[in-house]
Amino acid sequence: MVVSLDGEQDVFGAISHPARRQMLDLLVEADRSVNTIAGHFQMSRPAVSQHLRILLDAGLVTEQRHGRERRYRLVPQRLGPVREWIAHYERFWDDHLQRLQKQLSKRSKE
Amino acid sequence: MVVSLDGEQDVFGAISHPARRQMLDLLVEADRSVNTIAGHFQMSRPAVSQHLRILLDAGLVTEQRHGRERRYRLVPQRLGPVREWIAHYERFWDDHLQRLQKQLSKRSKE
DNA sequence: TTTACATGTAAGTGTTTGCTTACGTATATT
DNA sequence: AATATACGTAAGCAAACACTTACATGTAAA
Repeated sequence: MVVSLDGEQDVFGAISHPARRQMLDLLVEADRSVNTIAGHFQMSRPAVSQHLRILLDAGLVTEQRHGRERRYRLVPQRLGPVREWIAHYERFWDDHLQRLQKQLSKRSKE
Repeated sequence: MVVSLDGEQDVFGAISHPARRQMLDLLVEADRSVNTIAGHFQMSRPAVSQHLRILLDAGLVTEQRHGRERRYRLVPQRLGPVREWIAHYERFWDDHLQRLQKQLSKRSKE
């Protein structure tokens, strides 16, 4: 993972670890506390905290304090850079081609 | 970057480095030799080779030998895992919401 | 007001990255 | 045949990663 100059915001680096992607996936369903999240992993709780910190630094999640627990919340808009980058390749997707093909075949039938 | 058990195929790790993303972007336009690619970067040519090796291991590019040069070719389908993962979040995109809103306002006008 | 709980942070460690320079190898050119 | 070109690979190294255990802090419960 390449740390950017401000030491933050590296979304691509943040999602490069499968555990962190899985954490984001968990947070799609609902905000969750660290312990709840940690329950889904085998690594130690501090390790989970550290991963969450990376997600936080990347802006992919936010923290809410609720009493003595902290709930993490997904910030899906921060996945924008990934989505935009991948969109450059849209013309290559199979279903895009299929859509084109369908349109073409439809046109040829008309 | 987390190396999978077979030591390969880690697409998310492969695209986590900005230089590697830029290399893929270059290869969208055309197949290119290592030197051509290296011309776009400040790092040494061997460093570029090493990045290309990572892309190759991830299946994101292929090699073609042409005389004494090797041309690298994009394999865009291998970006599928990224696209699929990001698609899980589609409901959160602004334009998705905008599309929904448009539909709703259209419906309310009818 | 002790005690338990939820969590972050520090320190330590082995492993992996990302880069460099030096060198090896195959193909073209002269 | 000798040389130049286009690469890959090896070795070395500083920095970053990913994890662990131990500890600090703040809040809730007894």
